[in-house]
Amino acid sequence: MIATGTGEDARLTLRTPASVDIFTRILTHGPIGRIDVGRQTGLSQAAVTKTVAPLLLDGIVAVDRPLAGTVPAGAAPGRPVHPLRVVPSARLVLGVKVNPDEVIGVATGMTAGILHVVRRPLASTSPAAVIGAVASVAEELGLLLGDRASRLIGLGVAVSGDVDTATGIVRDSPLLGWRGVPLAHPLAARLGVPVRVDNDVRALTIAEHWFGVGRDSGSFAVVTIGSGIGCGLYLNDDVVSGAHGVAGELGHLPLASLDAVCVCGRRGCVEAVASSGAVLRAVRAATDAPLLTLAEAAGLAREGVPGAVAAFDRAGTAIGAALAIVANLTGPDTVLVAGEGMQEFELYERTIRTTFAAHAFGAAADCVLVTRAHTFEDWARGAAASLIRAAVRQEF
Amino acid sequence: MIATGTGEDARLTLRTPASVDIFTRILTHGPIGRIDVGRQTGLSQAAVTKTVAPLLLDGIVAVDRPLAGTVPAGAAPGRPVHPLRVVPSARLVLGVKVNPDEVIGVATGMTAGILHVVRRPLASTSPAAVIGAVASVAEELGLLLGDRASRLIGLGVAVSGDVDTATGIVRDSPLLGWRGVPLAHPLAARLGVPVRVDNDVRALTIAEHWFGVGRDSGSFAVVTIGSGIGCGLYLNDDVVSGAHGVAGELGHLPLASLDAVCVCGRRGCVEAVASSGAVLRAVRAATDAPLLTLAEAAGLAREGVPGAVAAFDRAGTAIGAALAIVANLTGPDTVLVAGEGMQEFELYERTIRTTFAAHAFGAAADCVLVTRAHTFEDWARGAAASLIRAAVRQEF
DNA sequence: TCGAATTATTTGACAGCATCAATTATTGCT
DNA sequence: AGCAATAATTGATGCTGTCAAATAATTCGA
Repeated sequence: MIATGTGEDARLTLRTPASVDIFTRILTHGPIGRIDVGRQTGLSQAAVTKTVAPLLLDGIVAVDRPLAGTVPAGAAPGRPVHPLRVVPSARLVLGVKVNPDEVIGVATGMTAGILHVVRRPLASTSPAAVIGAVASVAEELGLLLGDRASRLIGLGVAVSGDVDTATGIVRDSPLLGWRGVPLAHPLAARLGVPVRVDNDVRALTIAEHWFGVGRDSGSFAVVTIGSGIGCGLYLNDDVVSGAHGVAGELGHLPLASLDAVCVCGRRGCVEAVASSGAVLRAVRAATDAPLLTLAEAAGLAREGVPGAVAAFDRAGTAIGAALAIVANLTGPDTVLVAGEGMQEFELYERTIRTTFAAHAFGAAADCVLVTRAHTFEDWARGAAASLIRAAVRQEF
Repeated sequence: MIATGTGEDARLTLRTPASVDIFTRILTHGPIGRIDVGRQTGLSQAAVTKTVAPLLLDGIVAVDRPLAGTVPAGAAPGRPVHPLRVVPSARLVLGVKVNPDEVIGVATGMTAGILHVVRRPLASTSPAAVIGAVASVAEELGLLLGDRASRLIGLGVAVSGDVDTATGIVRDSPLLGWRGVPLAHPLAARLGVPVRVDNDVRALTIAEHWFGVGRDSGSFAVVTIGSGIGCGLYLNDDVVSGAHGVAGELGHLPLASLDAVCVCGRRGCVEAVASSGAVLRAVRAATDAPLLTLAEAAGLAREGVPGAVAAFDRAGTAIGAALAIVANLTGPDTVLVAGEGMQEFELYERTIRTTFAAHAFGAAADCVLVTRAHTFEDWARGAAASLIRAAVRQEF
């Protein structure tokens, strides 16, 4: 149990679809005036006023001081906007990312801003061990929150693989060696808060769409480059889950002229060339240097060591081709290329953009590529975002 | 002008989103009882009764004779279901597909069943010539319909390329050599009915999702194999249009170990190996036979001529890989592989399935592949389906 | 300093729509 | 014929979003 007290009044109540839309708009696009909320949701101003009233009472939405006079010259006359925004600390959320060797948890507010971080190494990936670690991380975060834990609305858990968010069961996770492991129920029973389990890339995509670069995009993709390579899609204003729980498998597509054999046993996979491990191996092989980290390999490439430069170029080419596939097939307006803990994007970026441009067809070439380094905590933040979205959409 | 009479009462009026859902359910899944409609739309039975009442009066929905007694043994007791269905002939629709050398038009009912077909060769692809040909085909179809033309709800036009359906402007169509050609307005002005212009593959995808194999799928893809190779996506119960008007570009992805140079100048494109033209060229080159048609090339392959067999196998491999990309990335439960006028699927099919299985990752392998031959008229039927969908969804 | 113009927000009457629960309809089985 | 079971209808009810008018808060000019 985390929330020893009531915890009941932490629930978000947004009865109608319209109020969900209104609240979502304020959450993701606030501070914002009521008229703009109405325009952007297709509802009347009156509906906004009436929906927001109880939320103001609850304290989850606040009105900023009208910014009169602050806009100095040539400002339009008239009553100034009373900007609405969601109060981040009005509700709290936990997000936990499960890695094979470690569990990382964060506590965040309503806008997925990180308040606390707790990490715990994992000796085994057995369901019992993982559930224990996740629960203990959550409980520690609960202690860190103190009194505020009564405002907790739930726990999001991000796991790699095929996850059924509706039942909270991990159907298949090759990375953890799991098949059909129920995760949400045992955790919810132990912690006493709603638990949502989601695929890690999907969760990250939700975070970026609601709180990151995808905020104004109705058609958005996230490509993650790390030890594996994945892809999350947000199309038609909804996250793509795949009929069988998985979508966005990008690392093992049969791509052009990639000769390296992948861990999956096939040739031509992007992961076999562009995953952090693959780049590291390629640089090691080409330079005979006893490298330990990717940062060291990047150092060699920056110095211009040919083998290292070639390895990064090959990776960039593969990534660029993969991005072109995503853009051509799904037509997003924005693609975020994110790598965990990577400061090495400048080494890839030119190659990525060149290859992408060479393979993007027609209007797909108009797609904006955004590259960004990620921290490990961002995955846990994604888990929190997935729970926030579920809570806002009244899915539990 | 097609509808010389009123034509006004041909409009579909479905005031609320709920009634749109109810009507759509009856249209795509009828004959169906009221209770099932309620269950499947998440609405109450009462809502179904009340929504359907005016539609019965209008005549666009009919009640089949209750099938009492027809279910002989062990049938559940109780009042029998009064199955609802949409009356196909209650409204009529025109669909026209624009090819570079020909315009094909069909007249259909509400369920996109083809009533008449009109073809007209095209001497030029200039906008004026195409608009003239489309209009004349539509007018001829109007004459074929006679009195019934007053029940016409509109004209759908399917064009290859980047189409803005909201404005009816063809933004970019390499095949026709068009850029920014307004198509809907001039046609609507001349014909006096609503006109909807859509991308051809997208239109076909709508037809298959509403009236074909995708009916029970919320996550569905269509891959078209013909002179070009395309892909349409229906995810999260909505057709994917792409932020810039195009999605589903599949023919020019950089795929593994395809050496042939494509018309687009790149290597590795599926189209360079698997389009009907590419197969034909490959068989010609390998056998020195003076082949004219793909059917003749298929004949050689069936006889076991090595070069011909190899060409079809290479095409099947490329198609299978392309399907795996679609399945891995978007996770549909069903993919329809459709080729225009092709009876040669048996030659590819084994290779397609083998390659697909080899590259489909995890749950994506559960995706059901359906292969089917297409006629040229099916494209025009797709155009009609796109208009039907727009009309039902009250988009004009 | 005042008032006109302008824009934002609130208010209350109103209408539409879906639900609920009770009623009616129609069958199979005994 | 009567009972059990399922389907469809009906009318009262309540909620919710819209509309149009009123109110609020500002800038600008006289």
